[in-house]
Amino acid sequence: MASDLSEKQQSILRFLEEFIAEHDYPPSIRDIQSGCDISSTSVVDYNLKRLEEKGYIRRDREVSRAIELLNGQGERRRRTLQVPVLGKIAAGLPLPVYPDTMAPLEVIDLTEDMTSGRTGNFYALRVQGTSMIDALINDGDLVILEPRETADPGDVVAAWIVDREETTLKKYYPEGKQVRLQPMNATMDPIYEDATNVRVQGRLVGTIRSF
Amino acid sequence: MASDLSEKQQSILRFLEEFIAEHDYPPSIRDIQSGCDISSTSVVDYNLKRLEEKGYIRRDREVSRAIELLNGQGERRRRTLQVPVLGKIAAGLPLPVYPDTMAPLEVIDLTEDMTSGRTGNFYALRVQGTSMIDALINDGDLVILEPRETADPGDVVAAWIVDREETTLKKYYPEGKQVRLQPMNATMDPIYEDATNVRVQGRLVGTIRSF
DNA sequence: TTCCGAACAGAACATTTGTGCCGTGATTTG
DNA sequence: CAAATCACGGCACAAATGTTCTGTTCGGAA
Repeated sequence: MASDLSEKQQSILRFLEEFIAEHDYPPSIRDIQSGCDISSTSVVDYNLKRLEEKGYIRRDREVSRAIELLNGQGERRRRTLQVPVLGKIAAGLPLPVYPDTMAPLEVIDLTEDMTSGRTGNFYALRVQGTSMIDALINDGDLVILEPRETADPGDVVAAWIVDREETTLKKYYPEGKQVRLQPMNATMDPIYEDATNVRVQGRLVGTIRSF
Repeated sequence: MASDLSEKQQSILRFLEEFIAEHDYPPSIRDIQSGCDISSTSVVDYNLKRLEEKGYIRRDREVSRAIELLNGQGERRRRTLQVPVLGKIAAGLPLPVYPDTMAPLEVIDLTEDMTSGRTGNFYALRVQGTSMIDALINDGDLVILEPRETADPGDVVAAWIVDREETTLKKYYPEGKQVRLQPMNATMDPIYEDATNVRVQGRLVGTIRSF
């Protein structure tokens, strides 16, 4: 990529990234001029127009420092999602239903690399206990969930098993009146439950563990 | 938190977050004025000064739109680390030593929530195979590593077991001439190796799994 | 009451900053 | 070759924008 850019344009892009990383606000035309050793503001303007045409940046006209970095296909990048940590998850507890207005315990910043590029109304729960070890999820891990009451085959879901009164995290495969729940640990056998005995509470988007 | 802020200051902070999330560049004083229904630019300036004193923002004087959001303790926030994905990790392969100049296969954006606030010269590896299932790490997971050749007791390390010719991810406890390597799965027993048989190759910072 | 400081209002002022215009040289195109 | 296009340089201008200055209001302390 970036082979459709002149050397000066690449230099400007690099400068933009560095400047924004350092200051958290974009540079002015003249900042770019001196930062990239360009002789005139009009040259900077000229190349910024080319970069905008090619989908690497977006500018708001007439607004100072209004340069937004894009990914080269005209899409926004570096967007972070603020995901609220609403509580904890444990085998013996159903996922509580949290009111939208509930104040989160904590908010974590996720990048789209963590959600496979998907966006949605995610929330996070802290795993308590080792009961989900069969899902390769440990005590203290953070699970990212998308609230849902249905799931597509193959989705990893948080499901409440009614008669056992427990929450489990497994791959979801509806099979007629039954549901096959496949542990993520491939060496383990699936369990089968009657469809009426399984309540999907959310779709698992990802898990995070830090040491 | 945020109880040391007046209502107007909280309103300004919220507006700043929304504006930056939407535009990727900060608002001008007058943007804040109209966005928060404030009567005068000087009132905005006044409250921005208070916010700066209290460590919620940082401003560069005389530079337009130069407002950077801080976390309330004067620390930068929302900083993302660009972590290169340098290759893959599998039980039967030692961690290759990657030259600093090597072009990464891919770069992922991480927030500090993913690294427990630590920063460093991290890199990431994609896990191949299920051989690390005992470390609760699955095929396809991403492990974040900090290159190190020594470790403190209790660190989770990537270690090369010389005579077995395999890489393992375990908690590291030096015990005299021996090293106790404790699986992360608490139900599993540790293994003991001669210290000369264990080569620490990196410290595990975190793992990420997305579905 | 008086005093004082926090918070606000309004307007003028000085920079900062994007933009437009005119021109030049190199390269490409017909 | 002539014309068009691209990339650039220099400069002036107008708009955007942060700053400052002078007051005003209001509540609490002395």
